Amino acid sequence: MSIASDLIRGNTDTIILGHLLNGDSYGYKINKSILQKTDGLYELKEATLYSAFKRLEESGLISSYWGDEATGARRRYYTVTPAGRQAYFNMKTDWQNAKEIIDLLIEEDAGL
Amino acid sequence: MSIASDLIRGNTDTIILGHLLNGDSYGYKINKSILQKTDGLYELKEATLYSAFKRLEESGLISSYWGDEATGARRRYYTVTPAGRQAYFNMKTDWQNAKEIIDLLIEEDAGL
DNA sequence: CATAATACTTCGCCTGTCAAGGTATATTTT
DNA sequence: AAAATATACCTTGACAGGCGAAGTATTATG
Repeated sequence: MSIASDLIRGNTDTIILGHLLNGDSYGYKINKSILQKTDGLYELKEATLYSAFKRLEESGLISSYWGDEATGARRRYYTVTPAGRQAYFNMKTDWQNAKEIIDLLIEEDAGL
Repeated sequence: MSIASDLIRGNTDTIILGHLLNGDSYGYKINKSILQKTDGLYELKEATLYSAFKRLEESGLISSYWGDEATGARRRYYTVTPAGRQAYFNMKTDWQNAKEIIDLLIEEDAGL
């Protein structure tokens, strides 16, 4: 029971921003956290995740820096910018609205 | 207050099938009906609508026939096939599941 | 008679997802 | 010690769906 690409689409950015609002984090961890939250039902594909980071950073919604771990693989941490914070709340509202409209339109018993 | 393309994506087929389950209809009318249902907030773009018809017909979920109106522009009517009916219910379930997961994941207060 | 409304179609662009492949380090298993 | 697994990141190219734009044709309206 996964989510079709076309249904998740448009929500990855919001998901990532939402995660980062809890504090800076990095790709691998965010994805594991998603897995955990969904009880193993869902995780972002790596390519999707990293292309989302790139997109978000290019549009100024997040910024990044390299962690200084003494050991283990290097990690690139991300922070939400003020613009990103604002964008997150807008995206959430968009999602709430979209959900309502889609729910209304999907129903087979038209009020028509 | 429209819906972003990426949020509607993956739901157009379901919306169309849902509409057609009320009885055969045609593109223009379905779109007007969507406009009405949403109080003018939303309608599918023509190109989106007609490419969805094509996709749905090619995958055997709907079939079409020309109306025999004596007057006015010709209309191509669509019918949901049994496979289409089944697909509709599956899509609706997928949507319900996706909604829950997305709702869970976009929240900023991680249970993490 | 011009404009709008009805009705459908096609082309090509854009964007986001993803499969596949690659790099590098640390830990655990055999 | 070698192999396998886990951690961690990155890139490329393909694919699919939404959509802007443009076109065709008929009927109604002002």
